[in-house]
Amino acid sequence: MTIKDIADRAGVAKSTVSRVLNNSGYVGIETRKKIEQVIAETNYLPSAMARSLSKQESRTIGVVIPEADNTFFGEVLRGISEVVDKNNLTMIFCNTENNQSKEQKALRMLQEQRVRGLILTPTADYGSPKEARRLKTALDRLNVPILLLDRKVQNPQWDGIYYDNFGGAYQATEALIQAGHKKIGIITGDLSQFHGRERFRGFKQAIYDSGLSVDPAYIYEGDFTTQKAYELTRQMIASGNMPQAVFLSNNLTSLGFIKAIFEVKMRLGKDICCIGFDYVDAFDILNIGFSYVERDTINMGRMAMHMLMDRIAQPDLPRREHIISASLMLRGSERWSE
Amino acid sequence: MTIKDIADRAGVAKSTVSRVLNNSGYVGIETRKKIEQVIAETNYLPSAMARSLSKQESRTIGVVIPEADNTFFGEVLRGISEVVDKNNLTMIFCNTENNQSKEQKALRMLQEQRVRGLILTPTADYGSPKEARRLKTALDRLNVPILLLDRKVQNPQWDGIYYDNFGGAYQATEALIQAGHKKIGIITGDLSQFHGRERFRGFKQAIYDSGLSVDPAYIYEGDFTTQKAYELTRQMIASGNMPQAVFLSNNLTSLGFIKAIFEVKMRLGKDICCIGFDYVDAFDILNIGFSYVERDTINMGRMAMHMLMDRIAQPDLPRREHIISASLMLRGSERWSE
DNA sequence: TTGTAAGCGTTATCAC
DNA sequence: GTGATAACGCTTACAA
Repeated sequence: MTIKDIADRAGVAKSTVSRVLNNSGYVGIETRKKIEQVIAETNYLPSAMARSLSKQESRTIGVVIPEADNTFFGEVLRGISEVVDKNNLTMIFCNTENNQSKEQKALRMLQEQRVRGLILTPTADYGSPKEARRLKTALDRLNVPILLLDRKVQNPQWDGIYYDNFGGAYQATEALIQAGHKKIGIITGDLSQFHGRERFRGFKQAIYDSGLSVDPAYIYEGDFTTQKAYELTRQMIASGNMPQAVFLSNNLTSLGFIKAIFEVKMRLGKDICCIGFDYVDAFDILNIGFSYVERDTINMGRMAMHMLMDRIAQPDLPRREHIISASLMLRGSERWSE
Repeated sequence: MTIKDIADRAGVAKSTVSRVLNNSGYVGIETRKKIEQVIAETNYLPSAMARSLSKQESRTIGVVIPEADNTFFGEVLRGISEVVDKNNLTMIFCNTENNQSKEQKALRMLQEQRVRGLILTPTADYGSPKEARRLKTALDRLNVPILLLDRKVQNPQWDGIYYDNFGGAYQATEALIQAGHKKIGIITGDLSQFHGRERFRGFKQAIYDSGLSVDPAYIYEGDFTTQKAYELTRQMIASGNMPQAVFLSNNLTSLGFIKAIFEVKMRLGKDICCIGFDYVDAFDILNIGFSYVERDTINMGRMAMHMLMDRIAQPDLPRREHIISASLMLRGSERWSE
């Protein structure tokens, strides 16, 4: 079924059909009726490809994510998707599995598809200048509006939406201090990643600002995985020099920490206190009163898409960054229970 | 940048450039060199739209999923995505949020995009003939190879890949029987959904086959949510007539069950036994020896994509259904601990 | 109010 | 070996 077929069956020219399809220009009431009838009968839908080619504009946006099987990105994806189809756009999805060459390949593909814009969470930290340059080159070639999501690169020239990692960690740490703790520790995330560093920085700043000082003995360098956090917590216990309270740098870190703590029958709020970054559904369900820094992930996806659309509509806007502030959910694990 | 620009810069005709792009037909060694050089210099990439239009074939496949923020589908998505880009295809992604009208809209969009094939998990059970007909109509219109994933509809005419829900539940229940339990209960899933019914059926069959009989008092009709499972378990406890062991119909059901059990300080393997359907990462981490029916989800995505590609390559193949058998992970919760 | 025809960026079929 | 040229399915001046 093509527009030509419709035109023939309705006994008119292609251009007339096109006019009713696009509600553009004048079409006689009778002709319109006839054409609409034929379209309905045949279930004709115009080819988006042909349309884009002719109009020289695409209604497709690319979404490149590093971990499709991570709940965080699943929720972001849901938010993006919601706005995408509210605006009758089409989403091309790529999962890079945190692999730079897959990322490069995805970007080439999106260029071939002539996407209208792109939401991207880069594969890893582009800390090294060489890698950063490589990404920049690929994105410049793409030459469309781009929005960075959740992971910042050095001196980005693109719009971005991020969580306030510094602020979230700062608030959490501050809450621990206000709860009266003096010996406060941290299991950091991967410090080669931007948000890992930011959270660590927030932690330290809160300590300094309170007049306490950061004790190196209480700093455990993790990597955002459950396993590593578990091992570090065991070391912490074995060291015989436990902090009173610990800041946990992400949800997986929280899991590893709790696992190790529970194994030796330590009790939250009795033997040790903590605050984590991000919600862990299981803790809630198991009635562990676990305090954490909360983020509204689905909404992050929605906002991301809106920012991208703004940029598409107004390419000359100054660069924008949106920092979503995190909020604290205190459920008890941050302080000694009476 | 278009093929024309490349042709001009290389001092040849478009058709010659096209030949080197596609490695088709003869091209003089010198001419080829020159053209390749221009392409490299300009970072030219041909338009996929124009290409598809001209070739009359698309390299795009549609993926329609009901819950992007559900880990299960996140993992499936990862598997699909892996095969998609190994084959240089493009994936258009839609999230229906279990909403039939969003699903219909997504299918129309995919038709406009002239996708080459489609992987679909329908929004809900199309139990009612009217709804089933509506889906069939939309899919027939699409007129491309289709693969149903995880959720079966009545008398499907399409290929499908599903888990062996019946078998998984059967095995789990059998394990409870072999552990010596006589009073065996179930919290079912949503029985209006196919897999809910299948799991229930597997449970009942295992009981019959063992010579026991299903006691209606031990059948709790849930809906696959944590909340409902929690409430039912509380009822179960309050009833004063607890079964010895319970089969839990999905991961959320397991969470609700465990929450209720733990609240009243019942101990797994001491006061009550159980087996769940699907892994719950938190249980593992908290060292609850939780037994469950395991599924390899990422691989399901990979297999789905392979089946779709087979179908695209050979449209006349007889209809195929792939049932992935589940396996049992016994970690202790299924039997009384010594 | 409608039809004709050129053009969007490719590929494919011819001649040369 | 290479270059015109006609598709592919649509939109959009412009003419009628």
